[in-house]
Amino acid sequence: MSDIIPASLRGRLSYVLGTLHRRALDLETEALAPLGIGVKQQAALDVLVDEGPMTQQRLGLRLGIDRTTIVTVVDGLQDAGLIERNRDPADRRAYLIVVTESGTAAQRRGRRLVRQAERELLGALTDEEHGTVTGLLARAVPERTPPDAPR
Amino acid sequence: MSDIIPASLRGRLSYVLGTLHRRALDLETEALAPLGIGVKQQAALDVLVDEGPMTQQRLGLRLGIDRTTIVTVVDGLQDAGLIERNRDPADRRAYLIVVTESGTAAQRRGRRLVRQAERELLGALTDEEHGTVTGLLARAVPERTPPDAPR
DNA sequence: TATTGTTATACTCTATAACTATA
DNA sequence: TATAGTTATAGAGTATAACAATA
Repeated sequence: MSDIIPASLRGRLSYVLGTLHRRALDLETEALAPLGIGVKQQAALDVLVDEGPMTQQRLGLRLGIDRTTIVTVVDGLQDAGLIERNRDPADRRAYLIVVTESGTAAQRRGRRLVRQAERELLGALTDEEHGTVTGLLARAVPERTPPDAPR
Repeated sequence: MSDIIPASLRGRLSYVLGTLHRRALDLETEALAPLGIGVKQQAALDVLVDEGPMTQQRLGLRLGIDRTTIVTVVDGLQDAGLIERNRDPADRRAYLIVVTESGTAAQRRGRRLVRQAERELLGALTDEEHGTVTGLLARAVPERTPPDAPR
């Protein structure tokens, strides 16, 4: 049984952002399924390819993900053969996460698939509007991750 | 320890939407705290004031909230004296949720507080940009709640 | 037999606490 | 003593299953 969305909620940012966020996660997750990775894992690959090898904890910090949560993310990437955990010679407590060759290929493919999912998410908008909304939202996000920022 | 957000994530919709959604919830929750109600409860008041008394289940459907979850939302409103549960004479299984006088006052005040929180959320944007992004996002949200739509 | 409201339960996601191995 | 990674555990949020009252 479907239902028209209440007018008062269509203007409420927490509601609209929540709805679109959930839908974005669904669409991107579905898009990435062929690669066997999730949204957070694609994000991890993106950061690693952009910025080079780093420790698990640093990666988590870059993604705004707790160090206990990043473990599973990296586990999945390792199981899929997309990254390797190399002991850091300078600090044998830490791993350096290194993207493998197939990891690099997966990152490129995943990036494309995510972009398609995003186009679908904003399918009701023109390409120009898509760019406008993405740009404005990016500007609204704080420059830096809050010091305590979990998730 | 703060950290600049990775460029690859600033353009990723699931990331940007998620970040802003969490922040919107935090700001709106804080803004509504003086009223002793949460974001979902303000949304419930909005719908009830706009559309008049309805059953709990119908209210949940309007909000995209499961009928087992709406119970707590309505409980809170009732405890705060903002709504009353009246048995529906036409169907004694159901309640008609009716907004009280102080509920109507709270709704008006809450609506104002939420708008302030939204302005703060998009503080980096001009008023015009604020309107643009809100309008575009509202258009990107599906017209109707999906038939199965939980949450 | 089906439906409204309710409770108990389970599941997902993520953080806190505690452990190990290094530093 | 402090830190990287890990595991076990707990908490928030929300769904599924089952029940009483009513249709």
